[in-house]
Amino acid sequence: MSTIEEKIKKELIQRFGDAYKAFGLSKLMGHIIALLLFSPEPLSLDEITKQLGRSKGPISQIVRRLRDKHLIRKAWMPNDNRKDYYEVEPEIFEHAFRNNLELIKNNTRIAKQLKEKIKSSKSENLKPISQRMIEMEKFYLLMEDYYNDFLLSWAKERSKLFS
Amino acid sequence: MSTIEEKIKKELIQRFGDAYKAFGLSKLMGHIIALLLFSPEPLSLDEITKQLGRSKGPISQIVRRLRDKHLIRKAWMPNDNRKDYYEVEPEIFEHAFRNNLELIKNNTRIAKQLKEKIKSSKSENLKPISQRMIEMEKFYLLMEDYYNDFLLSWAKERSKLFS
DNA sequence: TTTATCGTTTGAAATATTTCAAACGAAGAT
DNA sequence: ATCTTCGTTTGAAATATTTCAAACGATAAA
Repeated sequence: MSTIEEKIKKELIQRFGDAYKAFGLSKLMGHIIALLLFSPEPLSLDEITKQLGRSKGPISQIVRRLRDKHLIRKAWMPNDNRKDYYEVEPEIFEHAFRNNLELIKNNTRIAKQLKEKIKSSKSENLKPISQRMIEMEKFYLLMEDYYNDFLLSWAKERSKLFS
Repeated sequence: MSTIEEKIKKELIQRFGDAYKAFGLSKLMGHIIALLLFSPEPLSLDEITKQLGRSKGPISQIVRRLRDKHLIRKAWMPNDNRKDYYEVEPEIFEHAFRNNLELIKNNTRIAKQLKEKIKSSKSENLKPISQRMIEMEKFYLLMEDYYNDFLLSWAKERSKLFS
């Protein structure tokens, strides 16, 4: 690999690590995603391990979590029946977005549940916070709408991109 | 405070702590926000300290960060010139959302910058990742649009709510 | 069947983060 | 002017998280 390519790879790994951390995820997650994005071919656990200079333990665990989040998937490799090979999901950004949507839905849930509990408590003192919970629920419900609209819109945009 | 009110306060604090952590922020941040949301009156640092059972150090630091993020603000208290009193920003949810928008913008920036670097490297090997960066930039640019539309829409919805 | 290699699990070590207690400077109260 | 009390800062202690190395079970290769 040329020096310039090497440099770009390093920067990609670095920036994705920071970005993932900023979203409250493991930095190593970002590193693995970046590495797989960069690689034209799927990579085995050993290759990821070697390229990132980490040991097998954490790589194995984080790869599982990335799979659970639908950000990467196993790739079938005809030449090698032993190792598992991984690649990024084709719709990785959409999946990342959907994971975020789950957090939003959780906020909606919190607001709704607290709102109900306050209501059934019939306490006058809780009037202000009740008002806040109503506002919060409305906010995140509207947000869910926009998230869903975005997904529809992106599906169109993306299909244009790949035609 | 009645038992039921106490219980609701505790639950609010608990859930907000978890939610903040899920977004990659400090759990204590969520606790303070919940406490201030719950309280009809602004609270002093000492009161926050006492109610959350923590010492002054971390409370002071986190309160500063919350202020930087525009999630809380100082409230003027005519009876007490000594202490600082805090309350949640009236538009706290919108501000939290804007903080998130900054993360999105950062993702757009990453994609754009890497895209440019790959382009100027003129490397054929980097074609696939270049394609990915183009897709990524489009994705997050579209997302920015939706975020901005949402803000406009929420402004309307909120003004309806408070009329 | 035996051997070798894979991915996972696990307990310990290293690291990062959170929390506290004490010290400090600033500013209102006396 | 002196005394309190406030919020902040800071270094150490406690806690949480990340990371590693070794052991293990499973499965392909010999």
